Amino acid sequence: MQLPAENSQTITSEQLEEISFLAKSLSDVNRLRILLSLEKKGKSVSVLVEELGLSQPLVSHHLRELRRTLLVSVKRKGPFVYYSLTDDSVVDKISGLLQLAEGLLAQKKGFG
Amino acid sequence: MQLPAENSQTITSEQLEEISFLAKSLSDVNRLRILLSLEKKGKSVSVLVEELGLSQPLVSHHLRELRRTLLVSVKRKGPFVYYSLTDDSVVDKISGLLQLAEGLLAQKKGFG
DNA sequence: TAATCATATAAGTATACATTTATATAAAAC
DNA sequence: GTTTTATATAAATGTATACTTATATGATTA
Repeated sequence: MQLPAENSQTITSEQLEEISFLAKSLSDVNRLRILLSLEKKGKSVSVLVEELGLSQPLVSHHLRELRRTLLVSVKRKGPFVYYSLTDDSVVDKISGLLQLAEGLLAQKKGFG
Repeated sequence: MQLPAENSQTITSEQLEEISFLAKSLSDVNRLRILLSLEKKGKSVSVLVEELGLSQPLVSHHLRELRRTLLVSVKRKGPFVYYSLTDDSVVDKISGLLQLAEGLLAQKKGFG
């Protein structure tokens, strides 16, 4: 496989996989809601279930996905399992994506 | 530049859809390759096909998806159809995701 | 121990999507 | 016009995944 020499910052195919893996994790509304809900403060599964109005197995399912991508970390406390953001900067990335999306939409409206 | 937490509040469900829509578009390796290949300079479909080593229908399919999310813009020039990034900042967002992914992986390695 | 609470997993279903092969459209050349 | 080139779409297929319902695991309390 030959890459164009002009590409200044060569991204390996392994890195491409990492990006797509992470993006896929951010591509579900319920997972985004979970991540944003975990901003600043870790929460137990039951609290997330209550706050988001989702079924407990569905929340657990998405938390499992978020664990796979390392976006959340787990810590057991007695009968409760607390989830928290592994890296708070994920919220900034999400905000960045929103900013981009809104920009694209505004641009579309502007040019009809 | 670090802003107070007030700006990250109140994301509407419509905005959540926009974010997930965009993230889904970034969740495929071949689409990422197309976007990165379009950095700085628009390219025709056939050039993308050649550069990426993908089938022409597959490239067209992914370009269609990227059009749906407004990430690429189209311009016909005779028999050729040129695609270009609607907003160059998408490359920065991709880099940001890579940075996050690598950070998460490094953190995992560090803590076993 | 049993009973209860908190969470995880299994099984089943339905939908979405990446890819291939085949064909259609659209513009240029002949 | 016909043929060739460039791109788009259709059809078919396999796989992934979001969700629900049901059940299992694990910790706490009686």
